[in-house]
Amino acid sequence: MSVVPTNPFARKLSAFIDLSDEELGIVENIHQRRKHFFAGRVLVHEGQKDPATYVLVSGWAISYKVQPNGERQIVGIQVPGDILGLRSLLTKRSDQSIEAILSIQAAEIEVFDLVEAFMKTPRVATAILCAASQDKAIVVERLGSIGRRDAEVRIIHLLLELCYRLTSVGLGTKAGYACPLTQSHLADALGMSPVHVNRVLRKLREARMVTFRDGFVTFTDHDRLAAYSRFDPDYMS
Amino acid sequence: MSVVPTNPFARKLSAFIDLSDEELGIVENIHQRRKHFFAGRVLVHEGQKDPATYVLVSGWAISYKVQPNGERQIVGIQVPGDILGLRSLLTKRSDQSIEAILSIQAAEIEVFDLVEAFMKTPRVATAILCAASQDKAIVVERLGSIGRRDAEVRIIHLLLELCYRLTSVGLGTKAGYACPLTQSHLADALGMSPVHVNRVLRKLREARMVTFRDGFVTFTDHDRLAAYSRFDPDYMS
DNA sequence: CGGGCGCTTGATAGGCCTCAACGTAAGTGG
DNA sequence: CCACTTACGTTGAGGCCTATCAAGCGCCCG
Repeated sequence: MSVVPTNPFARKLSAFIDLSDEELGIVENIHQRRKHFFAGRVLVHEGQKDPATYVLVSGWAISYKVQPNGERQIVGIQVPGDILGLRSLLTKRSDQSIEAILSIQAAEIEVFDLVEAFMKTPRVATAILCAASQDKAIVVERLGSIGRRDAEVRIIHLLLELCYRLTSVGLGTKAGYACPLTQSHLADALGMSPVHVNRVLRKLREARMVTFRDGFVTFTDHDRLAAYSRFDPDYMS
Repeated sequence: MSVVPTNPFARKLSAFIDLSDEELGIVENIHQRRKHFFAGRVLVHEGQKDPATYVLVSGWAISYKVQPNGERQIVGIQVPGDILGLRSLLTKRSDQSIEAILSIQAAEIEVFDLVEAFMKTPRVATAILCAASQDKAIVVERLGSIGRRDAEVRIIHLLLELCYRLTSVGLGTKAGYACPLTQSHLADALGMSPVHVNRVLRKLREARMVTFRDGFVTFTDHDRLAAYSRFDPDYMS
């Protein structure tokens, strides 16, 4: 294995498949065209035609759908190294909106570069497909969470999942991580009301399990919490 | 456009991309090795290594995950023409179980054939990726459903979604379709209790909106129901 | 300094769950 | 051919989890 890349995207792909320096170079080339977006900016609108696809370099983003009744369901939380809007490369039309949570940097992916990378290096292609596959696994896991777990476990699992994902790109440890999400974001991601999220968070804090506050998530005892909530990160690998 | 294929898989792919006779032949070749499974048979177990991938030829199947607390979350309902366990071609390990609902016929896909088909005909490859993409869109939609809609609309949407999917492979019309699911299946798919599913179904039946009974789903007025529940099948295309 | 946003907390209500009992139909074995 | 079993569907009673409404606090920013 070569040196661990600092670039989160390369780092994430390396976790799936051990890439050579040359292959890492190709990955690097994929995101030349960096763009900057301010916090709150909507990169892609639901229903938009031919939206761009990006790799998130720094900052967080969320993808969501707005229901007819006006409520919002967050269907994905993206952290550095994640791909934004991969699906729309195929469909030519986005079925969800993507919004920057923080001020972010994103690298636009051109279909051409991607296809070329696929041709040249099947290993990189496979790694990207793995990333897409992991993406789906995360959605499926969330589906199970919302459908069959109570509010407390739902929140714990989401916080642990983010811990796992951030750690894999070097932005977190078992002790915790910086998290720009608001309680309302959690509510929209987990199918709950913001008020109830607040209550559960308070309970978790008072029970000395997790603290979600001031932009930081802090685990008192990560492993005990994982055992208590029966969290198993296997679905992501 | 050539003649509409009777084969549900070919028919489904044709809906995404208009395939030539030659390409349809290749699709046909993919599923030579037909297998038969009795109702209730579990084709793939959660955690199983190197599980097979199939195309469902006839009958229905469900994929699900069992939560630590013993409850079951159905994450996918497969009808003829759908692919079973595509993800595990990449991951080498299934993160969900797949079970036959009816006595089914399934064609095993060999990685080799698939790769070959991809090489020979990028159009077929694209169509299959579209199918995978549709699959994800369906999960995302269900996530929104469970998270942000009440029981009644949740059930209606699922029944309408199945109507749409079955119609696209020639197994249903706007009037209704044969449906082997039990009320418990609906409950496990929608994150509800079987008892509550029963009550909501009764209400829908008495309101003359949908009838779910004796293995058949019957819509009194499909379009009115779609409008009432604000169902929009766009996410599947 | 007003206003917006996020967080907090209390009171109240309701949707859905759980428990439990019973009906019905189909399959099994003697 | 009938007792027995099993699976699915139906219905009622009671209660919990979570939503909703409402009000107040602190902070940042124009």
